[in-house]
Amino acid sequence: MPLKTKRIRGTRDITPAEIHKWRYVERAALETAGCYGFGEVRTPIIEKTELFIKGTGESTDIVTKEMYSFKMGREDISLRPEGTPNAVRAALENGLLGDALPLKLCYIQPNFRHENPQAGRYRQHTQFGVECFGAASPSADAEVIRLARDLLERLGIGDVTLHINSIGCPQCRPGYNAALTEYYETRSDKLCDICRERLVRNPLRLLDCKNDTCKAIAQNAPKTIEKLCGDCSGHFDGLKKRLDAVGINYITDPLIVRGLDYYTKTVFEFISDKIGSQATVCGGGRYDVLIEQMGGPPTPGLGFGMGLDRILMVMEENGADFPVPRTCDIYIGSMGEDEGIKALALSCHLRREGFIAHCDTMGRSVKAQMKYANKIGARFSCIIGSNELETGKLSVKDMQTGEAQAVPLDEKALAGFLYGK
RNA sequence: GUGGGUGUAGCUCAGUUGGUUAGAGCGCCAGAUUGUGGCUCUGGAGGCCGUGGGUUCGAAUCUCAUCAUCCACCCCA
Repeated sequence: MPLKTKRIRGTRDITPAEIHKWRYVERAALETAGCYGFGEVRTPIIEKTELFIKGTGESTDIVTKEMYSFKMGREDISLRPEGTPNAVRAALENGLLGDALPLKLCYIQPNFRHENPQAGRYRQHTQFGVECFGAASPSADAEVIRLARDLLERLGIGDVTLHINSIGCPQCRPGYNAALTEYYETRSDKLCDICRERLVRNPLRLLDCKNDTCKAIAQNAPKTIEKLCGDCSGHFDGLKKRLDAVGINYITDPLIVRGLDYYTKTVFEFISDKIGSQATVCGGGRYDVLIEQMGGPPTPGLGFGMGLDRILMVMEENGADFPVPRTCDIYIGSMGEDEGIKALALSCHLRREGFIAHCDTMGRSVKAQMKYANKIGARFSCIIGSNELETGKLSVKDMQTGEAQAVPLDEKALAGFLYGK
């Protein structure tokens, strides 16, 4: 039957048949982050729009054309398009930076961006993110990257590639921008239309244009790492040394720049070759001026976002076997009204003991009940009929082997039987 | 926002140069088994052929529009 109201473009339902995959990944993420000392925060999905204008950056695509924004009374409100501004706001608002540093926060949450959906890109996507506030040392960068890698390996997708780069800081960025702009201005006649606009608006983005001629020009453009100040290049060298020390392979990729305004120094992406053109499975970097910019004390920070939708896609592609949770410990079938009531009471008792019990609520034939028990993957089954009520004995069948065993028709006896298995 | 592909049963898909009552497999329900699943066999339910216009004696089929979806650009996770 055709349904009038359908789900919104770019959103998805996760059905019971798939939910265990999400639970598995989410649990792995939180546990891995926990090992590194990251504590989970939960922040609202709605925030004041200005939070993202200030935090994410008013020139970013995310803020200028992808936010779900609306007005309630006098307030301008937006659905969260990404996690970092929320985390910073929550840390400041709850005085978390007043405690011992570094402050390590993590979260799993939906983000919303009004983009055109395609493979690996949704308007509501779920992101696992971590944020580390207060640590300026490249050791923190290495730790955060190692954390991401640990999780990816734990999930069986260690075959993704790490790309790293440094995009400098407010001290060295102007010099680099000037060099870059100069390089491109002499070649502007060969650039694509979009790039000619970038040249004025955001020269850094020129570097990852996908247009072939622009790509070729980008190859020889001045690299951010060639123009870093002493502090930044020292940081980048320190990071590489530490990545080696913690056993992480990486590609230094001068072309990764990232589209958020707040990044400084380290930026990185984990890229998969298995899921189409939206290949970045995890992206992040350092943002040493963001917290101060948002009204906090001068505090360095860094973090990453990991798109769980894409993670799941890569895992499926790799044929990952997700642990399947048990669905039914025992099916208690019945025939007749009194017998059905007995089956119901027994089932409810076993559930309170923590077992997964099913009984017939459809009034179906014994055969149909058994079929159902088989279908839902019941480990054991039994049928209560007039015989069983009279004799007080149940025949409990192991659905795997087909063997039956006599068990007293009694809640304690049945629970004891199941405990013994 | 821009391009291209695809819309037929719950799912995966057939459907001839336009021609009567639109099919298959899987799944679901029932029966063959009067009280026991898996295998097999039989039967059944389930379709505004995405939606709206147009061409035609006649449209799932041709055409236009629209919506949805997929892929790509862009951007990002």
